[in-house]
Amino acid sequence: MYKSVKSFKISEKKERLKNSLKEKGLKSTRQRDVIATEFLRGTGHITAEDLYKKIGRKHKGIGFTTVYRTLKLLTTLGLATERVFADNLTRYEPLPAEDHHDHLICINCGTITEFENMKMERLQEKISNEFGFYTVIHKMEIYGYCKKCKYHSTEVSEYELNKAKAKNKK
Amino acid sequence: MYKSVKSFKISEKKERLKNSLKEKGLKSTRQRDVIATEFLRGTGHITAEDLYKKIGRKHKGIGFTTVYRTLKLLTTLGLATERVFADNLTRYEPLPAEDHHDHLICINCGTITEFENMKMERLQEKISNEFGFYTVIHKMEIYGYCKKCKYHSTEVSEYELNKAKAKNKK
DNA sequence: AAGGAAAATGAAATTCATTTTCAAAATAAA
DNA sequence: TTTATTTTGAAAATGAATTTCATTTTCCTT
Repeated sequence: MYKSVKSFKISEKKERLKNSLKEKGLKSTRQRDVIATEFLRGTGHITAEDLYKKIGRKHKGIGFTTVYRTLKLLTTLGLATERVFADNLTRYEPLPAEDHHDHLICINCGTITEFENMKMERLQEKISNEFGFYTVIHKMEIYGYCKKCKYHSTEVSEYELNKAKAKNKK
Repeated sequence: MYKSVKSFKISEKKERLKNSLKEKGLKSTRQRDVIATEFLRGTGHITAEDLYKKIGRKHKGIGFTTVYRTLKLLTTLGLATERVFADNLTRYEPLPAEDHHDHLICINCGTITEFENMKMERLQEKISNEFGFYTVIHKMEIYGYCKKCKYHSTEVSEYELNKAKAKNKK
């Protein structure tokens, strides 16, 4: 039985977390371990709320606040990054990613697809330079209908619900 | 004395607003007129809060709620569009714009510069197609330091303050 | 192991931009 | 004018994000 690449990466990242905690005089706890594990196992683009719910099903007694704070902690330590799409919810994605990437977001089913394109990167840099700009980061999101939803966008997706919700109380 | 192109456009848009209101059985009011005029005169990318303050200096007794609702109304009628950048504030921009454009945002002084690039548009569409995606809209933002701020980023900008504020209570 | 200082936890409270409510005022049609 | 409908705006509500604080846990030092 071979260890998968992914689980290798997870344990590597968890090791990194442990070291960073020690280095900063912070403590390793059961909660942090559970939260980091669940988070790193996922495909990313998850909200603190959803991660909290996901964890709640398996491990009792881990509060929302702790999930939230752990995701913030991981972000501080460079193991995660925050992203906000059009529904205005803060989502977290494990880092480091293989590479810089942008997102295709289906406005029907909410699926978030990553893509990377060097031509795009270069073009962005070129434009930035033309304006005498020094680029720190950029954000590129394409919203539309994914392959599956293109021809049958009947159901109301979770993404649309979130967006509607966000719209209703923002 | 010639009428400037811009003021011509403003009065044209105000005419359009008036017609849309009548068409929908809504009413023309002093407040709507003042708010629309101030908004259309501006360079865009303004928050409801800031437009409210700007108006407050000249015209007494127009409430924040009315400014907010008028911007929403203009958005509904296709005369404005909402944009949310990294500071998480909702900004409004007059529509229709000359063309689709993206944004360069200075993370020091907060200046928002628009740019348009056809190569970028085509590349985005190409990428979208590769994934079988049907594009509805896209969003491209480059964050960094503008020409002016590149070499002397000493002061704390309003943009940074907003972002810090946003971070502190979001 | 035991003690103790520091950090973590989590329920509850707070924050704040945004959005809604509702009573009073304004508009426009008859 | 009269009246029905819409608008206004102060105040209240909303809700995701964040902080507070009393209690619990970690982990370093004896």
